[in-house]
Amino acid sequence: MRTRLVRHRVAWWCAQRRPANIDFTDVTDTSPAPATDLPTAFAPAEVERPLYERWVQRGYFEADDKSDRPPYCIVIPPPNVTGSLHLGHAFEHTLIDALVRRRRMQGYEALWMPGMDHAGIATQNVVERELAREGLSRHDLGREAFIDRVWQWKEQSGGQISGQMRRLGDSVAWSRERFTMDEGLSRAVQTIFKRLYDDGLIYRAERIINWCVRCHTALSDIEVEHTEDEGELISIKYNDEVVVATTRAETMLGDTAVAVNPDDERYRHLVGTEVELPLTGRRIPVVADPHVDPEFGTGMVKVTPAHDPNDFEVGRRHNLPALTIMDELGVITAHGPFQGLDRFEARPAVVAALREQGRIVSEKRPYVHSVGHCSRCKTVVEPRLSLQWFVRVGPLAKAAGDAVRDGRVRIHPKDMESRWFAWVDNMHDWCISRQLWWGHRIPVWYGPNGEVVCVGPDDEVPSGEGWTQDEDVLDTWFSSALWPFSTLGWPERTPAMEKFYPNQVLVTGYDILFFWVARMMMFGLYANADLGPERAIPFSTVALHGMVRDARGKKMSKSFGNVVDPMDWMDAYGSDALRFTLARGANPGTDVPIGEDWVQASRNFCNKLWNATRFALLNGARVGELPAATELSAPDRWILSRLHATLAEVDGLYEDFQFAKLTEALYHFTWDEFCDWYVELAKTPLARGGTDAERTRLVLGHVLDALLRVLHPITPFVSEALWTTLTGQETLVTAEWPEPDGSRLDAAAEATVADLQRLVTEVRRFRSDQGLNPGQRVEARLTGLPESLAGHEQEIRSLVRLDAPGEGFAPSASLSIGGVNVELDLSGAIDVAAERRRLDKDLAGARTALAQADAKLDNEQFLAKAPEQVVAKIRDRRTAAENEIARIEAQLAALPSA
RNA sequence: GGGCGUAUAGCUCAGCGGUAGAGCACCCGCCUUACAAGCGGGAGGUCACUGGUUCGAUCCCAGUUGCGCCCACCA
Repeated sequence: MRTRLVRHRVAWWCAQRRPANIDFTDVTDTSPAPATDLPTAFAPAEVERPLYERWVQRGYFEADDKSDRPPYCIVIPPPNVTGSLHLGHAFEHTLIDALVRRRRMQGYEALWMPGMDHAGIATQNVVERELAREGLSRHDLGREAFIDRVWQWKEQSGGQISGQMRRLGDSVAWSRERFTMDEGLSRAVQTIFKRLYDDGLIYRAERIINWCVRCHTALSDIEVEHTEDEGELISIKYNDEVVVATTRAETMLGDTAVAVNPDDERYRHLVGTEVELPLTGRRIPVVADPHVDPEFGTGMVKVTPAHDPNDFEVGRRHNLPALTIMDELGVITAHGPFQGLDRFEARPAVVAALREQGRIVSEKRPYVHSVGHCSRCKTVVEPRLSLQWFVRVGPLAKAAGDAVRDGRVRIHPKDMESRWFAWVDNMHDWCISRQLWWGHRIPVWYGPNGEVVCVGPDDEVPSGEGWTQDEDVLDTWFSSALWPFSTLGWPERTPAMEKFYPNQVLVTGYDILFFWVARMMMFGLYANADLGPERAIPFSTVALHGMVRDARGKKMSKSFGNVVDPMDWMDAYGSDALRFTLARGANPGTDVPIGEDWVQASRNFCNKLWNATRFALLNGARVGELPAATELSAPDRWILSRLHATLAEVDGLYEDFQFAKLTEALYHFTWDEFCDWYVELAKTPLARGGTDAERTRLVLGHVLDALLRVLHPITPFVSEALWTTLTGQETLVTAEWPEPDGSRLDAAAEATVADLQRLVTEVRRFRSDQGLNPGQRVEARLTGLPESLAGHEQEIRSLVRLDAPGEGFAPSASLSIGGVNVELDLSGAIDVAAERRRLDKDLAGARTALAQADAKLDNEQFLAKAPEQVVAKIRDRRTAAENEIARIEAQLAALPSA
């Protein structure tokens, strides 16, 4: 039903539609030939692609290392080459692009450094999955062939990603594009590895690390996601006195001690004795260790040094052997009946065996505890003893904390700083070796006996007899940590380094503050220490944004089925609409809900802008010298005042990355002020012709010129298309940013237009209440116009379709608005009841306001303690309420009796 | 277990010690010399709850409840 109605309406409208080319010659006597080649609706698809290609061809996005302009450099958070960009990327790119485009317009040497991340484990997993579909594993191919295969994947994924970036309009310097596995970046990785190693900040050690039995590799602490999972806490009786509890029963096969708290009176006599470990026949000691909490469970803990980080420490303190009972796949290796079982098969098997011996004292009870999962594949992580490479983060993390503490680096929004300090000040050493194939091979060579013989960049390594390179690769974040300077040529002192390091801003999601930002800070400060503390920082500001969510605020996820491909929305509504929507939702550091409706609304905005410009061009708007303020009308001065106030507001908001607010301010100015009022007001002087029309054309041109400039960072395509048409100039990309001009602010004009708006709105409301169609002309007499509005009677009449009184004018209704009397000839009875209802309601409201104001002004404490400004404000409010009451009463009095 | 955040219109969110705001959705009217992707006019909120501070609290403070997030080597 509804659909049918809509369709009907559209068909009806199309049939009625008048031709696009309107002949204005009869009303615009002195206008130049109007540019009428803009279609009536904005068609993004036709505009965007050619514009982007032209921008790239002309090199507008490239940056010059040697220019005198101040630098403004943002490095792209390199997208993983695991597929394609999602809405979150589109969001991030919109923000970065807006910042960079604005600075470019402001005359900075602006560089948005593009590139991608090899994303070791993520990409390897993707390609392994592909292989699995062909029934192959990476081992079937072998290391070399597998890596070739990943490179093929990288080419494909990378191509797709850069295509998407072009669609988005990203103004990146393509000639500088980098990849984390480029030769130069690999060299940077090897160089810093060597330096850290030589400084004792990288070491190799046997430790308990997080092991993913599916990805087959070690993980760092932050690559583990903890979830509250339901498990079973089981109490096992070793003998009459010794009872321990565990959620991982299978690990008891590797126990090498039982621990109690040294202060625990109950068990003091047991310390130093041995108990028999069930199922194994091994005898293990009872040790005293402060790690044990006497309050928890029985106050006795089983100690499995090879499979639990705490137990490992206990074992170290008591010289206990570490018995590994599980292999890299999570399969039990301990001799006996459990050998060959997966860890999750072994667990119930062990419990069953224990129960058979009557060793289970408390039956399994549900127990919710925190379980670590691999952030890549969600497999439960297994703590595992193994030999790995680590970064000793102590001094590096301290430096990263200090840089923020002493203000060299600003984190925005500021409340994210507490998170920063909490993490940076409590960081554990970083496990950087990964048992993967895709990534930077660890630049360490071992001699025949496994001793380290050489560390360093490939090309500096002398070949030695029987030397072999470490098989493992580095954590992918190790190379990302160098991104702000490896992309600029580090370790060479390149002109690009000189010009663009430190970067001005880093824009990224708060979710990778630790993964990436902290590591960039650590390595940036370390690698560039020679530049001095002020210049060693990788960037002076970190601007954190939130996550894109669906229209209901839910996280987007494949399993939930609410993931949106940004390409779909760009196809449907255009890149500008998507960008505008994303910017409009971007409150600093908070998540951004986005729904298709909102993109539609942004598309409508772009179309509004398009049509406003089209109107201006049809009426001969042009950019030229504005007449002096004294030559301008009040509406002219008003819109210029509003324009420059908006420009100033936007500038201020950019400094704080307040994209949502600045976008909102632009939306409001464009639509509610410029289109709804100024354009409508302009029709009168344009129709009048002569100098009035000429003046109006210049104001229209001036406002649009500035408006399109200031919108360009957010909506580059539509603004470029319109602005080049308006001005005849080459491009907006490198045009000047519109500076706010304080001398254009004009309180008097703003007050005049506010009066005019109030008058117009009131008349419109009357007309609407009386059921008059908006287009229907009515004769009316206006009297008592204040001086400021006296010259604008024609505009007012035009806005509310009031004709001058003609022959036989017989007013049947009269309005009194702010001293202005409007007598209308409705040529018929008016709906007195409807009007009275409306006026009564308004009157009640006004009386309430008056009473409230009076109550305040009667309150002595209020008068004594409230600031003067507030009191004055209440007095004004009181006066306004009084005037309002007078106005309504006058109208009520003028109402004919029913 | 520790820390942080949040609660405002049907939805998503701004805001703020001095009469509650936006977008979308909704209702009424409409081709009105740019735009029906539009125009005009409306309706809609005890600003989570309870106390406190204040002349005045949606805003500040404390507590309660709900939701969300981050960190954590609780067997």
